[in-house]
This record gives sequence, structure tokens and C-alpha cells, in this order.
Amino acid sequence: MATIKDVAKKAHVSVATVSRVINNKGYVNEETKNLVLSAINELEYVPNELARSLFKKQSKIIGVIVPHMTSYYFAELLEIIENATIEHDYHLMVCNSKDDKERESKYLKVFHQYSIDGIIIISNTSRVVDYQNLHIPIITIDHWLSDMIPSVTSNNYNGGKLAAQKLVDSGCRNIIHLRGPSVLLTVQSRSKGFEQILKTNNLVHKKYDFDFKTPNHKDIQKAIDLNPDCDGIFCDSDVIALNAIQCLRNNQKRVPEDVQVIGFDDIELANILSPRLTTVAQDKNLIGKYAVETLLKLIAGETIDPLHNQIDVRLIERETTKKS
Amino acid sequence: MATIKDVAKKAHVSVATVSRVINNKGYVNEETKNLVLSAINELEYVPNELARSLFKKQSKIIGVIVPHMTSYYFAELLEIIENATIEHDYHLMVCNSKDDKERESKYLKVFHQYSIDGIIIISNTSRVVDYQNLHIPIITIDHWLSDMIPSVTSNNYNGGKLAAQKLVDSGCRNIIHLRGPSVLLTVQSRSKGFEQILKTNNLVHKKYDFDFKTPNHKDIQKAIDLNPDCDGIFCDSDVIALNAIQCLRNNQKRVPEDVQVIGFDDIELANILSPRLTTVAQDKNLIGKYAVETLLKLIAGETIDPLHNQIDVRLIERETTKKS
DNA sequence: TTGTAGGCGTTATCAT
DNA sequence: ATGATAACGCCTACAA
Repeated sequence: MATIKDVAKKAHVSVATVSRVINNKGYVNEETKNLVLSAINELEYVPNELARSLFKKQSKIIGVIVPHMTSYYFAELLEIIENATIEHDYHLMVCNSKDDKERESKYLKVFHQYSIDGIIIISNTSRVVDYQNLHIPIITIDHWLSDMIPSVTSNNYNGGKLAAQKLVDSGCRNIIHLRGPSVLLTVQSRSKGFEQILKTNNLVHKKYDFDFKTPNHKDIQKAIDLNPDCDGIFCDSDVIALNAIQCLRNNQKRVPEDVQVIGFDDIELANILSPRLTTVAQDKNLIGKYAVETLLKLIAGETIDPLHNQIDVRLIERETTKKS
Repeated sequence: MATIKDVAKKAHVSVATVSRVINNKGYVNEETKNLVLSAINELEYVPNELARSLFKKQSKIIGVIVPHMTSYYFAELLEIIENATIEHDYHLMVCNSKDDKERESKYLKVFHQYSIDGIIIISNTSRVVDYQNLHIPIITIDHWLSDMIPSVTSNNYNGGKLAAQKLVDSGCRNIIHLRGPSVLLTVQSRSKGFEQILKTNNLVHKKYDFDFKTPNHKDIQKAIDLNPDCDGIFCDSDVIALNAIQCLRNNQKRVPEDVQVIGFDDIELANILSPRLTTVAQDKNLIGKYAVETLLKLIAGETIDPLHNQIDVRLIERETTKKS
């Protein structure tokens, strides 16, 4: 718990000099520098970040608000963000909003209190005003807070198109879409892209909404039972797809022979469980890194262009669809 | 960005008085209190936590070190920890060690710099000295750093026993154990409990080590191929179990008719995918809450008893074992 | 009951 | 090239 004063005393210099050497700023003689350095070593001195932050009004902390952590998609995103953050000598304060506005407001206050330097929002609420009042750089993932607040998202529209095209190409004519919550922009985009392709192929389809992470199994079963002639299913998450496959099995339907299934996300298990899932993969790695790096630019006062970035998705064909 | 001074000025009192009302400390007249309160309201004043922390030498931040976030077990634990932390008006700095000692050391330094109040470690490395030099309260989950550092763990020994007993009771005689990394204490305990029961039943068994989270599918297949007569498998994680079931399917073995399978953890998917997994459930909720609350006691200077707490596990019988 | 003033550990501006 | 010193925003003796 040595302070800068202790170091100064030990090295027989002033605190100003010590400050200069630890920050590599201003002129300082090689000799005295070494003196200071060895004093730092002996005392195992580490600068107090709180004092620093207080003075500089920036904390080297980035706040992240996630709606939950127990879905693979968010967990992986969080991991990538943490990694990128550390690489730039920033640190992460993680907040789980549970999609609750109250909680989110509370966190914003906390961010303010700690002079958080920037915020990454992966939440779904939309307290634009609150955010703007904070005057803290923000970037959102998978969400459009306002025209002025930068965002990064998968190209969900294209994801929907890819899935539809694949289904159509491999012979499906009776298609249903097991969507995520359709209040979400991401879900809406996927839907639009999906419909777009079906429409140009003169196909209609039914759609049902579910939770991404813990879809109600019985409701999925119902949706599938209601469409006995269905030969193709597009699911807005791999977990929904995994569930759907179970339901199809219950109905003695074979995948992909009778019904083809496409998921979304490409979670780890999608490539392990049998049949291995055909899915629209989101480039979480790129999204996470981009979010952090863009936020850092924002913090540094740089301007972002484009303000709203779309990351390519790609269709990974595995065992739940036929070759087309 | 109003400061305590601004509030003082607006309320025509001194900063000391303002400080007293925001901290509910010392004598302060009702009237002046109200004056201050309304000034606070008008200015939307929020105390600067950094300044506070600097003075008090405690930051209301808890640091968590996890080996990774993308396994369901850790993700859920993290979520529970975050929740408990917030409830006590603390906040979470999350650090992903990736089981790398260098990274972990770096984080410890960071914790020091931010005057972190306490640390929760869910990591596997064992830099006991480093930790003790920090003089920051610590609790570990699933790990025994030293006799003196409190810990909380599932009763893995009992988990192993429960699994073995179930397998034996439902008729298995040719059992294998697909373990996690056997360097881990948790894995060792499970192994011991498991062996204990098998031994009293005069059964021998083979065991193989895998990664909990991303076990090598081919190696699991090999282990299973090597034991064609196997009729019971205990897996140290649900993901391993899910993999094993795929491998058994590849070999035209029926679960549970030909081979019974028991997992560990009880992840969400275990209850969704078919066949629904029989598994040893860890009480993550209790573990997470206990960790936070115990750490808070430690921070408050209370003593912990017992220093090393074991949380009960329970066997959840579902569809991958027979009725016994 | 309230106000003054010093200090928490840093940084940065001025002198020297 | 180095050293005083005044902030940063808050808290708490101590005085009044």
C-alpha cells in the first residue's frame, strides 16, 4: 500500500518527479529516473487508480449491460468483450439488467458514480433519454437506441434471406418460422429477409414467437403439430432449433429427410449434438471486438463512420438440411 | 456532474452538512436536511464514488475471476453472483483468467489499484502467495487455495456416490467414468465418492479424462468403443454426457435400455434435449449467494465458520437411467 | 446543530 | 530537470 509519497521519500525526490516517471511524461534525468524506478520496485508501489481516476475524471472502466448471461450467445460476447477490454488496459463492470428498466436505471447511476468511461449495451430496453443525459460514450449491440448512438449488429436481414434461400433451394415448400420475440429489431430484420425470399418464390409461411434462450417446449410442439405438412423450419436461435428437432422426433419426423431445420447463432453445441445443426452463424468475435474498439474511439473523441455497422453472417450447412 | 459543493451552495449550507445528510450521519436539523435534499434533487446530484472510495479506501467493487464464461455452469454462477452483489450495493468487476497465471496476476494488480473490497475466485490456478500478499478478503468457489482461505464447493464426493449408487441400483455392472480434468479437486472428489460405492459393490471401472466444456468428441467415441460391454456411464459434466449419448447412438446403443448415462451440473439443456438427462444437480444458486454473502462478512471483518463449506447436491432422475 | 480545514493519492501548472 | 502546490470530490475531526 505504498503511495507516491513513500516512493518520493525513498528516492529523495519530489512526488512530481515520481509522477513523471510513472507516466513517462515531461523531462526527467536518466539517473533520477533509475533511482525512482528502484524505489518503486522495492516498495512494490502500484499507482492508485482511484486517485488517478478522480483527478482525470475517467476511470478506465467500461460498463456493460446485458439482459442475461446464461445464454451462450451473450456469454461468448461477454468473453470477447472482456478480452478486448483488457487488451486496451480497460476493465469491465458487468451489469445484468434482466431486461428490467428499473435495474437498468440503477446501473446508469452507478456508471455515473464511478466515472465509467464508456458503455456497451446489449440490452433491449430503450431509455434513450436516460442514456443521452449521461453524456457517456455508448455503443449498442443488436439494438438501435437512436440514430445518433452507434451500434453494431449482425446483418440479420441477410441472415433471414440466407436461411430462406437454403430452405427453398433444397426443396421446402411448406415452411414455418419459429421466431424470437418479435418486439426485437433483430427478429424483425430476420423476419423481413426471410419473407422477402419466400415471397419472390411465391411461398407463404406461418410464424410463431418464442424466447431465444428458454423457449417453451410445449408451445413449440404445438406449433409443429399445427403444421403436419411442414417440410422446413427456420429458427431464430439454435436452442429453439434443438427444441424443434426434439418435437419433430416425437412426431416420428426425420430430420432432414422429412423436415429440414435451420438455426441461428451457431452455438458450440450446434456442432456437437446429432444431427449437427445447419445454422446462420453470427460473427460474435468481430461484433465484440468492434464494439470495444469503436467505444474506445468514441472515448478518444474520434468520430465513427458508419455509425451503425452491420456484420456479415454466414450459413453453415451441416446435417439438418439436405444438399441443394 | 454536480458536486457536493454545488449542493452546499444551493442549499446555503456547508459541504459538511451535505455530507451528513447524504450519509445519514451526525446531527442535522430536519429543516436544513430538507433544504439539502431538495437541492440534491434539483441538481440531480449523485455522490462521486471515486472520491468516496479514495477517502474510505474501499470501492464497493467486488472482483471475480473466472476461468471462462462460456460454459453454462460459470455463466449461471456469474449471473447469480452479480445479482447478489447488486443487492448489497456492491458492483462487479469481471475478469476472465482463461486459466492463465499471467492474466490472473495482472488482474490481482488491477484489483489492488482499484481498492477492490473483495475477490471471488472460480479459477483453477493456485497462486496462494500472491493472493495473501494482497490482503484483500477472498473466497473461492470449487477450489481450495489454502486452509485459511474460505471456500464453497458442491459436495462432489457425495455427487460421485449418488451417481454410482444409482447406476448400481439400476443394474449396471460394467461402468465407466468420463471425468473432467483429474487435476481438479472437484473431479478428484467425485472420483473418490464414485469409486467408494463401486468398491463396496465389488465393481471395478475404467475412467477417462476430458474437458468439461468442450470435450473432444472423438476421444469420447474412442473411450466408448473400447468398452463395448459398458452398461453405465457417469459423466463429470452434462456436456460430456450429451456427447457420450451421441457416441452411443453412433454405435446403435439405446439409452437407457442398453447403456445408462448420468451427467453432472444440470444445465438448462439437460432437461430439454431428448432423452432428458439424469444428472447430479449442483445448487449454483446457493453457491453463488453464499459466496457473495460470505465475502461481505469477511469484508465486514466477521469470522467465517465453517471456513470451507460444502453444498449438497442431488440426483435428478430423468430419462437416461432406468427406474431402480 | 453547523462550519472550517486537512487529507485521501494523483496529476498538472507553475516556478525555480 | 526538478520541486511546490493547487486541484479532483469527498469525509471527518475539531471548533464554534
